Amino acid sequence: MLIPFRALLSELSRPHHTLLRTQILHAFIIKTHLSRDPFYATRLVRLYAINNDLSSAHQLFDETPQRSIFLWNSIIRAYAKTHLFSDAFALFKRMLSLETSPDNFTFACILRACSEKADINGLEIVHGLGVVLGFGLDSVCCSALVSAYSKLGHLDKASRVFYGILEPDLVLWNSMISGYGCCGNWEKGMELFRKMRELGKCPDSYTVVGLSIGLTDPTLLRIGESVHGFCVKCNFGWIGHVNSVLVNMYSRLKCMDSAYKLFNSLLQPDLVTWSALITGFSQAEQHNLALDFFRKMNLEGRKPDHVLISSALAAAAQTAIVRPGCELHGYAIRHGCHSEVTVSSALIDMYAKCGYLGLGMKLFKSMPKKNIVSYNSIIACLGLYGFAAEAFKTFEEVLSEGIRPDESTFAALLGACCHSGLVDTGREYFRRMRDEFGILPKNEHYVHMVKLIGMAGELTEAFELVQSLQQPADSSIWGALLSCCNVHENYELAEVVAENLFKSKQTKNSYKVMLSNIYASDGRWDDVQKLRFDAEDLKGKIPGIAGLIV
DNA sequence: ATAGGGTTAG
Repeated sequence: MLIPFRALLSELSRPHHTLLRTQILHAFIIKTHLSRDPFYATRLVRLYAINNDLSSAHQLFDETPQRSIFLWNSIIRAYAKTHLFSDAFALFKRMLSLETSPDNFTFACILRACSEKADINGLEIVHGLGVVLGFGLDSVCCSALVSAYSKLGHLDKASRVFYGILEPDLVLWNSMISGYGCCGNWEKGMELFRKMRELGKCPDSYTVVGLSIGLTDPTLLRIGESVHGFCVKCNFGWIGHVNSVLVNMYSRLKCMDSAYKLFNSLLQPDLVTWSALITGFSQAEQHNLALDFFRKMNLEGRKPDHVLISSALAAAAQTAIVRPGCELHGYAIRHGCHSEVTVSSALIDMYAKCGYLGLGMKLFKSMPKKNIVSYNSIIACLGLYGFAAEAFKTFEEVLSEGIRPDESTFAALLGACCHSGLVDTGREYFRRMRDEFGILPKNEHYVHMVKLIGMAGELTEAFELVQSLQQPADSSIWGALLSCCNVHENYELAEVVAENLFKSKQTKNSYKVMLSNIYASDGRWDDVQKLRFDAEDLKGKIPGIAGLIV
């Protein structure tokens, strides 16, 4: 039987098909002998990849005699997307030895794979190869390079690529802006944003997403609001991910009022937006509200996925009461996602934070497949309980399993050192993180290091560490240093720290809160008065402020 | 004639 040619073509161009439909289409194509045509093979490879049937995709690839560059790229992308990096790289190498040479899109796929497996060496090698093959100034290749370098924290290399391009296209601008964003350098991102508009480039929704991810500090609320305003002005509200990104931004900026207001204005918030709101409430210490919203979502008939269940579990963990978490555990089992790695890791974390480290350990041991996320949660929990030695042992296990530790692993290890006051061990892990594993320290790591060094009484050293940062330190780092000054009653340094902060152009309300805490504990009420921040204005934006107003 | 793909969120 032959189905009409046009019908087949239109079926193939539909973006989604179930696996069964894909197989039926495949069968038809074999019958019509069209499967030897790389065009049809490419379509099918894509459909198989969407349905996670990579072996069928690969088989089809092998059986296609004439492989176009499209076909090569599709199969490489399919492997990279599923994080089967070694297969993707093997194909790339095979390609280099054959007559079909890679194009800019091939490079984009491979570069992204390098950044996702946190392989800076591989990234540099592929970069070099790309330049040799003539893609050094290609915008597709360069935007992939810019994002890959910035995701691994190498802003210098990313910007070198970016500024080497005379007339960047929109995607390239966006890549650099979000690159600055994900490295926490929001000021540079804003500067670029202004420059791009001066040049008459019209920003799109990716641009504002890139801008907003850099806003992580509550002192930057005003800037966040202006980003939101820009979205409204440009009418980006109908673009799905923009709303979830903004809810997430307000949550990070500790302004749950605005997050909720925005959420509430949406007709049909998607799962990501629900989860951004729930996580936001939980991180703003409103754990019960977070759990209420999880229930509300269920009542509205929305079906939470495993990420959402994990967010709810994180909220349950914060309550430090085991019952809600237990209920969620049952819920996860009923919905068949308790063995999802994100869920089991969240469960481990929840049980441990609610006082049942044993239960968490048991769960961990029973996990059939452990990945770095599950290891990270168990290491963090051991550290939290003061079992530093066990945390370190688990880290050795990670290494012997051949799993690559990530930045959270080291944050957990440094946290373990903090809890047990192991200054030298902490320094050693900090060093190994960079030298051995090529992971550049982020805010979180500096917070731990500052705490570790500062709490040991080495206030000057901690101060020097903060000053030596390439990026402007955010308030969590300064906060850590201020609390160390507080503990060691070094009010002189506390004021120097504060002064340094006030020199920066940002609004500094949260810094004032910290400083006034210190003044207050010293009984210097006049100085508290002198700070003269508008307490009412801060209500609900900075946790802990309510206590200070009273 | 058609086709792949670079920047984004929980």
